[in-house]
Amino acid sequence: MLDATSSYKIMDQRIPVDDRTGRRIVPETHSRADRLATTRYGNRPTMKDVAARAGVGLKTVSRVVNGEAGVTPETEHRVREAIEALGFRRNDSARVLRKGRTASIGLVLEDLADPFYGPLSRAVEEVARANGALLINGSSAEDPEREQELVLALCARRVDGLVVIPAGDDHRYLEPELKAGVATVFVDRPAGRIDADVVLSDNFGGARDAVAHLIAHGHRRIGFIGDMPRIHTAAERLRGYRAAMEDAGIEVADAWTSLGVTDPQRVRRAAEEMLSGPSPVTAIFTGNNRVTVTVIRVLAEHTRRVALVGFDDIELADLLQPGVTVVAQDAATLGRTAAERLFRQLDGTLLTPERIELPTRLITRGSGELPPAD
Amino acid sequence: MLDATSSYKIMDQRIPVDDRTGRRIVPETHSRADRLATTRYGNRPTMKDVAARAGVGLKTVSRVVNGEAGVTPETEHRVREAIEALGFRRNDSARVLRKGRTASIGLVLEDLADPFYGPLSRAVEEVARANGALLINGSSAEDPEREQELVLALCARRVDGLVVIPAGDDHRYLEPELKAGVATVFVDRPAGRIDADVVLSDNFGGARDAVAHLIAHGHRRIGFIGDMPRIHTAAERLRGYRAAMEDAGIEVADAWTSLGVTDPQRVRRAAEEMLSGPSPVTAIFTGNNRVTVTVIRVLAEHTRRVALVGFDDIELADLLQPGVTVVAQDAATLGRTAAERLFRQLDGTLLTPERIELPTRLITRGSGELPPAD
DNA sequence: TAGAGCCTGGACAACGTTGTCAGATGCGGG
DNA sequence: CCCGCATCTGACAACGTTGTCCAGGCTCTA
Repeated sequence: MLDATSSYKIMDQRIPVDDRTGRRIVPETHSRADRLATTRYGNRPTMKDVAARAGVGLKTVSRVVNGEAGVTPETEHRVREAIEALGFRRNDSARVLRKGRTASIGLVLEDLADPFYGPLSRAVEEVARANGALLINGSSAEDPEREQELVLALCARRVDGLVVIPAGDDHRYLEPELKAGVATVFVDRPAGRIDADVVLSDNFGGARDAVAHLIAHGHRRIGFIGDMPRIHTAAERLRGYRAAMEDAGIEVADAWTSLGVTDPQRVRRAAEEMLSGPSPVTAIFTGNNRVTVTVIRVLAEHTRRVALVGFDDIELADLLQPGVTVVAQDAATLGRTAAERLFRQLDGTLLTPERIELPTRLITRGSGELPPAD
Repeated sequence: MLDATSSYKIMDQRIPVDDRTGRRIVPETHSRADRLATTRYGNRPTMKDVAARAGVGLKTVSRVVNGEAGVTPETEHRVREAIEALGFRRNDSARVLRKGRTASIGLVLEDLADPFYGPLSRAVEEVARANGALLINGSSAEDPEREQELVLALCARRVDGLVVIPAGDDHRYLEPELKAGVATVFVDRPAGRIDADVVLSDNFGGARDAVAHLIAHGHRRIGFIGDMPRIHTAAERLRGYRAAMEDAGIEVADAWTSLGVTDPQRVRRAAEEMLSGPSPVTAIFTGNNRVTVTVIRVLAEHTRRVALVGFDDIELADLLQPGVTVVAQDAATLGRTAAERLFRQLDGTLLTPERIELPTRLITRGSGELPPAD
């Protein structure tokens, strides 16, 4: 019975959609209630069903499905018909169990919605796709515990590899996984207490260049608003800021640096404070794209011209008045490099963990070239 | 031997990190060559190994791992020690095979890097997380074949559900999957030739409002630059544009609409054409965020003031001169609603496919309120 | 002290696939 | 006509987990 009603072709689209007469054979839709009533989860057709219907052995179906040699065209045809008729789809879970590889990689980042991670994710996805793998991804929300939880869940799924933008600084929990052969690459920030591939931007150099740029334009009282120094990138950028100041022989006043603020409200207040008081800053260096955006808003409300250089590029930065000078990192290259290394690990081509540092680029657009408004 | 060197605690972090004496027991790092030499993929410890080491039966280990009742505290302790010592991690592939549910859902969208999809993905992820599921996602790059390929790959992994932003317009290939109980929700664009849940923005209404807004400010020659009408959202927005024009009794000149252009180069040319010639437009309605950004660039180069309303909000739109008036859709709500419906389908709470349309919001910031520069 | 009942633990099958290996079939040549 | 060989096919075990079911030991009560 089921055979009779489900014998239409599905997978190859050769359905003769005759709007006048075809209806009985090919119902356009099924109500969900129908579906649930007729099929409980798990009674999908299996290779066994296909084999029975085609009148062949189990292994023959497997051969057809996997394009292995040794099947007569005629037999293959019968099998394919059965597959189409039943709507069979290979169960990759079972396949994985048998074969050992899942053809999927995990990507753990901080926040899927952050524009910085969009291009990075896509780059990782593209490389994965080129290598026939799917991408499973999740956000840690900057929480080390959640990062670990996520990573271990991915390992339980037996992803072949992991691209991790770490939130925590101790990754020894990954030791058993690394030993078991899970390829792993850390991106954007280094791994903690573990020897693994790392792909980073030159946060220190980029920050130092940015601040040096401001100094070259005559600024001496330069503020820095950045994330918690617990985060490696934030710490490096802070270090770059300090290095540039020290190189110029400028002593940094406490009031000029604000660390760990991250929500717009507090960034706003931090900026306001730097801009007021007895010796207000004449320029601000912002530690990431979110901070930059907020500070742009604050500065827009001020009449006094304050110079600004931001870490990370932001869209439309060139159209603002003045254009926003930034230190841009190449998120796509970061992701692509990491993913490529991952697959080279899986190839066995890559044996020694390395630390790769990608250069940043100072893009001058106006805001960083404003003279001090003393 | 192996036992002796690997008996440190891993999973519960209770490692006595004694920097002076602890080193011999807990090696900080292993070279990857070591790992590959000693362990080929697949020889991870299994429950059987854990059982053998703890001197208990297989099922007892399973009970401990899954927190089932019926295990003496003392036995449980022995099992946990064995788990930690071996670095055992349950293989979810095997689990899935047995249980039938994978606790993962698939998200197919157009482009992970598009800022519109960032908040949407995150919303889906959050709901998934709240329901204990992982998110597998991929980009279709607006290619129907690739969409299908991706969706079917996800089905082969036996995801419990799918959130799809469709690229194609025929989804009958999903029939067997729906019958098999794969929960499915389409977002942003409707499903084709199949009866399924759909969550959309009110593209028609939003576009009509946008254009009516321009008309209310005195414009009559209004241009529209949008995506291929093959894409549902683009078609709806075009329809909204035309409806508003018709309501105002304005006949739309051919030269005013440009469809299917998508790369910056061609959008730029299309905009230039509208702005020149005998009867240039005095306002432009742009059909999506990418087009809007390009058109902003073009307009910035022109001296004549041209009004602009864009579909989709863009970051920093308020800081440009003038601020960019947009029709904003709520990507996060779109994603959240879809994901929530998905899990309600899985619950069995939800039986009838529905089409949900979310309102859009006109945000006036200046560019849409410019008078015609006739 | 015996019996009933409960609690813990373990043997075994099953999930759907793939690898191994041996059996069946057909063909051509001696 | 039969044998050998090549080609095609299928039975079976295994992957690592969980559900079922039963055995054995314990406690408690009569």
